[in-house]
Amino acid sequence: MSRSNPRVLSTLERAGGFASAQEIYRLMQREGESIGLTTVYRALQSLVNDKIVDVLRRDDGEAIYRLCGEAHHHHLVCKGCGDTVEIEGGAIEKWAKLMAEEHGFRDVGHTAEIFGLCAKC
Amino acid sequence: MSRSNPRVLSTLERAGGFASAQEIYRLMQREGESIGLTTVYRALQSLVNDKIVDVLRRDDGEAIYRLCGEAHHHHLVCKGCGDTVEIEGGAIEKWAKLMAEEHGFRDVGHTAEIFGLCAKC
DNA sequence: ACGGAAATGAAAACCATTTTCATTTGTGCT
DNA sequence: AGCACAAATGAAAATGGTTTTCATTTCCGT
Repeated sequence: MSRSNPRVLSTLERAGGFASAQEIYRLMQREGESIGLTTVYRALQSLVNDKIVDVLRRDDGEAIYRLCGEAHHHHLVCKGCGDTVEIEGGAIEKWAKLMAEEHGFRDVGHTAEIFGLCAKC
Repeated sequence: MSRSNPRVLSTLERAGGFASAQEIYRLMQREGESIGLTTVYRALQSLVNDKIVDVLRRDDGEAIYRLCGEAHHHHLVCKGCGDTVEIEGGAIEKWAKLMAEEHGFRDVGHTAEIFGLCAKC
């Protein structure tokens, strides 16, 4: 039953452990790999089932897959040029955990992004 | 330009201040209101622009709209029942400001959400 | 009443994702 | 090797939420 295609997994890794199904598909195409979009989706679902990757939602509703255990980071995005900086969020992790405890939530994840204008814009 | 249709807003209120565009549309239909789906979407977009409602994403990718208090806050959302708690994010404000300074960003805003399973689920 | 701008909604377009189904590939068995 | 059957594959179609198009209607100011 394990449809966890190793090529898909390795592409996700190469993408920085963070990408959408369509992005992975396009990346593999560009690299000359022969694979169908359907297979990419199935492989990703399988990886999610096996808890090898996490799935989140982007603001536009597209699903993004992330390698589990990957030290996760947050983004600082420039509204002007779209430039993105990956940042640490130790404070966020603590805050999320605290808030979850306070309200009796378990199994929590979180998202956090900062956006503004970078020095150049 | 304000397309914030008051009927849509009041339906969202009646729905508990928390519903998807499709749900609002179906609700209005059931109540005999004459309105098009397109108009519901446009009204919701407008309300989001005017910062009268917040938009989040359900796990299935559907957008859900939620009346929002005027004070800046964050959300703790239950993946099971969709229950939402508004929480304070003092730590986040500081973190965002610090990160922005460190990377020379100005005019920054941020988003942060925590999701998990509530005590009941 | 007249004219232009804004609002409306039906239908079509969009796009990520899922399903269907016919075909190919892999595996175990003799 | 040959065979049978399960699993994997992917093209194409279906799905479903959201957005766009565009012709029509409603509003407002003059």
